[in-house]
Amino acid sequence: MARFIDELKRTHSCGALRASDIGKEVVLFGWVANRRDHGSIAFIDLRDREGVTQIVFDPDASAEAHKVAEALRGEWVIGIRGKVKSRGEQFSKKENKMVSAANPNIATGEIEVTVLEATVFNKAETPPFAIEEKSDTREEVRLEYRYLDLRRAPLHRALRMRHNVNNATRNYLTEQGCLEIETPFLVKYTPGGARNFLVPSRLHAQKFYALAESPQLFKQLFMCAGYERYFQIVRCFRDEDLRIDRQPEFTQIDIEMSFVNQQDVFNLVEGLIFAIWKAALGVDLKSVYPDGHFPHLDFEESMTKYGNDKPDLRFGLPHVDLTDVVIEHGGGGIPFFTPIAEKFKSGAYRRDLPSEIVKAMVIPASANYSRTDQEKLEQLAKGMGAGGLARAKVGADGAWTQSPLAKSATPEFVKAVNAAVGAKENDVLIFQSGKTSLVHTVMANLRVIVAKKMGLIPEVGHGGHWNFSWVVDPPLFEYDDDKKTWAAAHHAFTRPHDDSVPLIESDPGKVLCYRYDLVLNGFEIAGGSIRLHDPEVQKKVFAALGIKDEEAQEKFGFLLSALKYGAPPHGGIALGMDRIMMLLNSTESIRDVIAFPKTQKGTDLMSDAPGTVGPHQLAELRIRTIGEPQS
RNA sequence: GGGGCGGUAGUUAAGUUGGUUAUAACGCCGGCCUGUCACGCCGGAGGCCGCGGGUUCGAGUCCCGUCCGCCCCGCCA
Repeated sequence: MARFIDELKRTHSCGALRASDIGKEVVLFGWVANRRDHGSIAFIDLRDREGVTQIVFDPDASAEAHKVAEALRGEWVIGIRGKVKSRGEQFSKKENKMVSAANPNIATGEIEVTVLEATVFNKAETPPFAIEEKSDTREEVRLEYRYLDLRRAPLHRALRMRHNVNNATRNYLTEQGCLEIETPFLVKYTPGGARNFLVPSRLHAQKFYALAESPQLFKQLFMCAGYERYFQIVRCFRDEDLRIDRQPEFTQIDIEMSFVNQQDVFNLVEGLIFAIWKAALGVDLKSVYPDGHFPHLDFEESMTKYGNDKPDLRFGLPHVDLTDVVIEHGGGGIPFFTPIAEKFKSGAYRRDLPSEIVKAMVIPASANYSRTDQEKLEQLAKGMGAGGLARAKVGADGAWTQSPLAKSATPEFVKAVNAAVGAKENDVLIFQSGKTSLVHTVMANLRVIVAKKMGLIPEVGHGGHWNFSWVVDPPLFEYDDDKKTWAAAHHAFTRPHDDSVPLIESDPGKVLCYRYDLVLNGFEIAGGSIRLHDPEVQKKVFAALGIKDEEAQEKFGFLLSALKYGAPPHGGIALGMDRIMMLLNSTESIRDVIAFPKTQKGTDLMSDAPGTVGPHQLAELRIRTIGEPQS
């Protein structure tokens, strides 16, 4: 029968005690966060998940406990019994007078606990880095000792907030009539879309499962089966390269609903987001969105003005498409614009399928962009695949200076461009021309880089700067310039606008659809669509995509069959839980809100996954590997 | 697959045109200290300079290769 734990039960957490508890005898368990040993008297900051309490080892109170204190070191796990005391006034030798010993920086700062009895549950080696609020230790080291990093308060806060968000999500969606139903992780591999992780089947030699990249098909089957409203907080797997907001396994809040249109989905998700923000931060988004709705942004407008479909709308700096101006001026005398103008004029490029474009952005005079800054910008652009970064400074009379463009550009072209972009004196214009997707990518990134440098991106916080937007009405098809064919921009089961249906055959590029993304501060935090449940329209879409019946059957057979047996109109959405948590916590990456994240190469530095397996396991799976394992 | 940045003590960093024994702070260990809370003071230990090769009388520093981490492009409907 151990004295502590068996007899002495924990009475309070290390974050609980207040002035009102003074005089109480308490039992605290926790980790030694810090020690300040003055020889006779010793102070320990005792930490548990709720907070920190100062405990005092005073030989006058207990000589035995004080003896224990002498040996204590950081991260030892201890239990103490003691008496809560006011910090009150204490004599300070340093200041040679009575001063308040209260610590206003911590919640328990008004009190301390004088230790009467202490036990060491476990000693600890000195950790490789300090367990502190703000760690400057590099992530590589923290990931190797993730179990120690997880002790730090920011991680505790993030994971607790995640729990609260999960809770709020389940409560809200349950209230909205959604049923949480699980779907399989081990699914059949289907080509196309994200690369799947493959899982060899032991019972079926040479066959593989795929880890589900999303429950997409299954949730649609729930609708066909009449469950009407479904949700799931679900792990998804994609074997693609990682980014600051992408991990190979990630969590989404997956939702599907029957008998709804796009606005119905928006209404539900807006309510969910409000509930999440309330639960996570105590923020009422009504103060930002009084009518409870987020603004809509047309997909095409988003691409034109910001170069992507997930713009950060906390600042301006829009792009201006100059393709028409360039065509009109036959290139404006600028050598690398001229070929584009000629290709469009000759019909080699069609204006409605712009495979190449010209875009500009104004860096305002107030940014004080030096030549060095511009050169840095050019290096960044080159790193993204740009050939270079044409730029010009606008003089008093509108003439371009400090630019190779100045010599060759015709005065009429300069005038037209200045008018198009709204250039003012000392503004710097930057240009990109070439392949549409590349121009968009480069310019979208430059827009953010310039905004950061200009300090235009406000801190998010309780006061707002949460800039949500629904990006709506994208085209159903994308033109694949290399293959000269149309491809599904999203997936082949998105419902086109009714007035677009006749265009599927005649003018696929003009077909708009009910697909939508929810964007927050430059991140896509949700995406979904109203699904195509009409077999006739579905046939037309497959035809436009050049997908033959057999191929459709092979890829989506069971869904197509299910749709034939009475499918309700339905649609849904999936919210990126990790990205939402990242934004709520204002962290740099989703790794900071995932308990055990992977590195950019998809490894786990702590467990050393992925690992090799022995010949016996491979034989059992009837798998033979080739080459040497990488590292 | 491509571009960029980084790796020096447990941690974070400095390290000059290549030149004696590679610095500092924090942490750690020991000593002193009864009111600290980034406690203070004194002393001490601690290094495969990511790894391998090369150039050189001499390499943390220059060259080549390689591994690891981060950011971006491609990729991710």
